[in-house]
Amino acid sequence: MAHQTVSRPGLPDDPRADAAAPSPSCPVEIALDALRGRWTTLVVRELLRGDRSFTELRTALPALSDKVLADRLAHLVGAGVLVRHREPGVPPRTRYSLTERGRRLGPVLQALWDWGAATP
Amino acid sequence: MAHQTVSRPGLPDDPRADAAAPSPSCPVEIALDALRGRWTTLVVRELLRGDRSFTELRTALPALSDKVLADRLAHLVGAGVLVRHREPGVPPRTRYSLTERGRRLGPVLQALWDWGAATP
DNA sequence: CTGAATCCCTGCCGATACTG
DNA sequence: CAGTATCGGCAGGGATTCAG
Repeated sequence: MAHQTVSRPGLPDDPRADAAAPSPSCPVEIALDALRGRWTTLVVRELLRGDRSFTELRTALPALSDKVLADRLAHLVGAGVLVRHREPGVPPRTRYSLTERGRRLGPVLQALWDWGAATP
Repeated sequence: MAHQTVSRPGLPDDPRADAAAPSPSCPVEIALDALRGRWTTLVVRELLRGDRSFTELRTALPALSDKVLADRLAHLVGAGVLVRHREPGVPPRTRYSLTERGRRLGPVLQALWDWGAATP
């Protein structure tokens, strides 16, 4: 429940909104942590357009190294943003696709986009 | 203009949405850069509640060191999120307050909060 | 094809001490 | 009161190499 009665305009009526120090249980930090790291939002963007294989992601983001791509994918899986589907056989195939939670990042990225695109 | 006709569902119809590599001109990166760094969102939260002096911010966030607080404030000023008002005299007084742009971070933080608070 | 292992380099952040 | 100066530890990210 993120939207109870709000007693302070513009801020959630939740004890976590009063944290005096960074905390992993703060929803804002959870979200920023999911998006943390170079290339992360670009990987999410690719997957918002449809599921992709490892190689398809490399092709879409040529300047992204294998290691960092694997890091980002593992991180996003851990954050519950996407899932990895291994299809058995040789050569191995793997597909990545967004979870429902991952798809809900769409509006979040839109909010970030709108803020960054607005003229100062 | 961030909201022309959208030809791809959920994504802006803007060339910057197709970037093949991280770019400082991408609106999403502009926004994430403004919020980048530990403590940054907590400083913004304090200022969303009203303008503050350096010492008031230290009091509200006791575990935050002087150096990092000064770093964060300078960074947020550079990002156009807040402004510093120096009041001449001894002892020196300085007040920090959000710009209009900074106030518009409210909905952005709300979107991040809602995503992070949602059950997976 | 899809990664994991390793190395190195850079930048962040915290602690401490000092100044107009 | 409101910062700056300096230093050190550690994690992020890139290049390269190797493996299932």
